[in-house]
Amino acid sequence: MSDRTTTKRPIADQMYDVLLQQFMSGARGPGQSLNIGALSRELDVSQTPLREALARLEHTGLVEREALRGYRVAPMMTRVEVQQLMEARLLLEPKLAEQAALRTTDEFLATLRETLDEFHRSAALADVETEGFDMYWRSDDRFHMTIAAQAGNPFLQMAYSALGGQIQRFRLFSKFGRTGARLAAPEHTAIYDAIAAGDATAAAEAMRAHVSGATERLLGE
Amino acid sequence: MSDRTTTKRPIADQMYDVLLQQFMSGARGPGQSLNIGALSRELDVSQTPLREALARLEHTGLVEREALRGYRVAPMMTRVEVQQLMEARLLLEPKLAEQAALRTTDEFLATLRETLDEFHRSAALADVETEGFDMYWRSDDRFHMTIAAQAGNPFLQMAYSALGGQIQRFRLFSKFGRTGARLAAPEHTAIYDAIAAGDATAAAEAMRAHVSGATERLLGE
DNA sequence: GTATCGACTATACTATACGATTAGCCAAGG
DNA sequence: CCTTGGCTAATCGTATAGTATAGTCGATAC
Repeated sequence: MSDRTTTKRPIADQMYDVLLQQFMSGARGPGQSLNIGALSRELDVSQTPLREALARLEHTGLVEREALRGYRVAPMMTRVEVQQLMEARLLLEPKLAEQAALRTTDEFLATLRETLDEFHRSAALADVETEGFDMYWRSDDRFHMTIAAQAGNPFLQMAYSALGGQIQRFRLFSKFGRTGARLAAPEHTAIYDAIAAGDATAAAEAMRAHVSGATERLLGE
Repeated sequence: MSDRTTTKRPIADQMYDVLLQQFMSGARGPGQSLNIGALSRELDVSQTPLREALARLEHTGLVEREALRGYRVAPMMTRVEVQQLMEARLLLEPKLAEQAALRTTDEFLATLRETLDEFHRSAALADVETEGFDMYWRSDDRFHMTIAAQAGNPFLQMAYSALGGQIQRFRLFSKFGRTGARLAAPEHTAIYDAIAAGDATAAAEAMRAHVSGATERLLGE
């Protein structure tokens, strides 16, 4: 009778989301060690689902594990790492944007448009409000992920999402400087326009410019 | 108990290796469901480390999980997936080969040379012996991984290893057709030669030719 | 500095319990 | 007869608690 979508979600999955959220938002600082016993008491679940969640979180790069020594939140990024991450993004993201531009649908464009608008709204706040930063990276993430999904190649998407957590570390890194949210907004618009026009080459170029721009704004501080 | 061998390595890590090995070698067939209780009895460990190992194995793509329904070995690849995987590899691997060619060291070249020789030896067997197939994909894997590591960008390497398990599924797919091991051998040599010469452009091109070749040999069957 | 001690913690096993899935069976309806 | 639907029981994933073992790490003593 009641809809079947109300199937209970395993606690391990819930803990995955909770912890991911906390790492993404910076609620648990870089390098902080994660005591499973303490987490168990704090989140009021047993250790079993926590261990499972942490094991799955390892591949996001937001948490690191050392055998017999436990888990810890990934440390702050170095400048070299930021540059290496940019290189990796410069290889993947223009390609993803290019493919997405070739496979646009009305629904996709509508969704992307939504994330774009949300990004603009949050970008205006990210420079002033601390709470706005949360909304900012969330919509930034959604924008890039939506494009990656539309590229239609699950393997490329998989390779990109392997970087997803790292890109979030990149964003958190920028939190402690001045955010470039206001400058990123027009770049997102340019990407959207190129994709909406179905111009694959322009989409790739706009994405390249955006990734370079974001990195240089950060490193230039 | 009476077992005196002080295992320095956590059982969860050992199980990860054991299961990975079994998935890689095809010992557990595509689509086969993995009963944790049965695995526990079969491997003579409790369910705790098994759950942890399986959770970590999920990101390799060799095993899939459905909430409340358990784990299963990833199903056979479709032809479309093979092509999509090739696209992803064509984006990443030439770049990795290019970067590796720019950062060669004596030690790296010696290691790569070893994997190359081993590949040649095993390629000769892979067409005749079934046991040779195991050695074949193992040295193929090592060859590509060694190059990816030498590229010196941990994020690119991360993106590539996110595909690692999928590439293994690709190899297993080929097991049931004729293997192109003999044809792949000279391609590996060409890649090695270009890298050893420090010719980044040629290395990228050789890698591109190899990945295309391997895929087309498989799809052409 | 090195060695040892002890607290803390990761790891592992066992037993137990609950709930969801699934397969098999049976009955009603075509 | 075959299909459809629902009930039941077995199976299995998930979760908890308690306990045991062993490795890590800081502190203390030599």
